[in-house]
Amino acid sequence: MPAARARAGLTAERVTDAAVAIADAEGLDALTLARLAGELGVRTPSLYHHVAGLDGARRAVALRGLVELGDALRTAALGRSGPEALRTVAVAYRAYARAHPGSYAATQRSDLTHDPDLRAATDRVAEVVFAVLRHWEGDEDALVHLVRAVRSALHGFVVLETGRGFGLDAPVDASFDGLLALLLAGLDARPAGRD
Amino acid sequence: MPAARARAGLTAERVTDAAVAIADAEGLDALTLARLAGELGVRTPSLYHHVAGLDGARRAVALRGLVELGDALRTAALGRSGPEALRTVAVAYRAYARAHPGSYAATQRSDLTHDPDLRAATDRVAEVVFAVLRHWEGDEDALVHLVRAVRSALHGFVVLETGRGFGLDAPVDASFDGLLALLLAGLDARPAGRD
DNA sequence: GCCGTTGCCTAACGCTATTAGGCTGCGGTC
DNA sequence: GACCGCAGCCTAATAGCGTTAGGCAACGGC
Repeated sequence: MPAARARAGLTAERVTDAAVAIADAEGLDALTLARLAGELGVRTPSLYHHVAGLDGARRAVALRGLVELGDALRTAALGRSGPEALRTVAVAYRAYARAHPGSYAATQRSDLTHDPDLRAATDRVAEVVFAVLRHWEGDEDALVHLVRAVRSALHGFVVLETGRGFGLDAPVDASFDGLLALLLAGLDARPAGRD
Repeated sequence: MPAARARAGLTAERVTDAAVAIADAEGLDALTLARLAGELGVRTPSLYHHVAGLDGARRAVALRGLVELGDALRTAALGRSGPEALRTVAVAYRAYARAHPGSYAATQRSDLTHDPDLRAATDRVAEVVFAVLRHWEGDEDALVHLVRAVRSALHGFVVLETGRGFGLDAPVDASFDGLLALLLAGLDARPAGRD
């Protein structure tokens, strides 16, 4: 046994890397401590020195996902505003979910009420949507509802898409364009439109 | 031991009843065979005579959920059309998901490609949305995209709502009204609007 | 009143996560 | 340059899950 007792040199970051890779490649349900340990060439209990059990691993995936999603949305929104900004941000949102389905699922499952890091990362994501939609709604109280509506639409779409929820085989790209067109048309011509 | 070997008188329907009750009360993840058996006063393996394991139990919950959801939407759409129909159907959709969160979650998770019953029940649900949205879009190919957009918005909203995804404590009812207003405004003033 | 079918049981297996406790290699200290 | 403490990985053990195999007993049709 050459490397029977050798150190694997794990770190919290390397464990998270592997966890993200598994979740994105095989789905969040496939992220298991046994699977993770096998991937890292280590026994299951050894993981507990780097992450707080299975929940900790999922939380790490969720946190990284939120940070990356936030970065992607911020980049997409750079130098744009109004309809163009909404369109690019929405496209980036969907692109991230498609590229990282497991991470995206993790961001939704974990309850962030008791974790300041997760909460901060979530706020950073929300901030982008708030900023983009302020173009249509100046009142902050009303803006919350607008953000929830747009977020619902985007989230629902990517959940259905990544979960094979769209039964018919009509092109999904066209459906996403249709969703964006619907949202943009609705934003421009809302009943209580103010500007 | 009075009832040590007595028969519990289970049927597939009674097992499904209990499964639905657990899933709706404690979440779909709480639906476990051990929990289900305990609820029915029976040992775990006994369930296999009535449902095909855990997957079978989940499938049963999903099927009932889809049927009930379809019925609720059909009832809501009765005698209405256009904006009024969309509004009532959407309200019924959300009401069902709130009243039966576990069943609703089950309808989304199970992959219905290999199950004709599930597929039929899904089609019955979709049929309602198709019928309602035909008021705005006559072309059947384009209609698919519209259905997907509206379904995404509704699904996303109830997923976020039932999963405590809305962080801020702004009233959720108002957000739902806002979503409906946005969708209705978008439908009436779409870029490629025909009528 | 008998008998086969059906329903429920116990036993066992393999898979999870998790905790406790031991060994060992690495890095800072004298 | 030797030592020693800490940290990383291990084995062992426990408890929970789902699933399959095989036995026994109660019910319904003849």
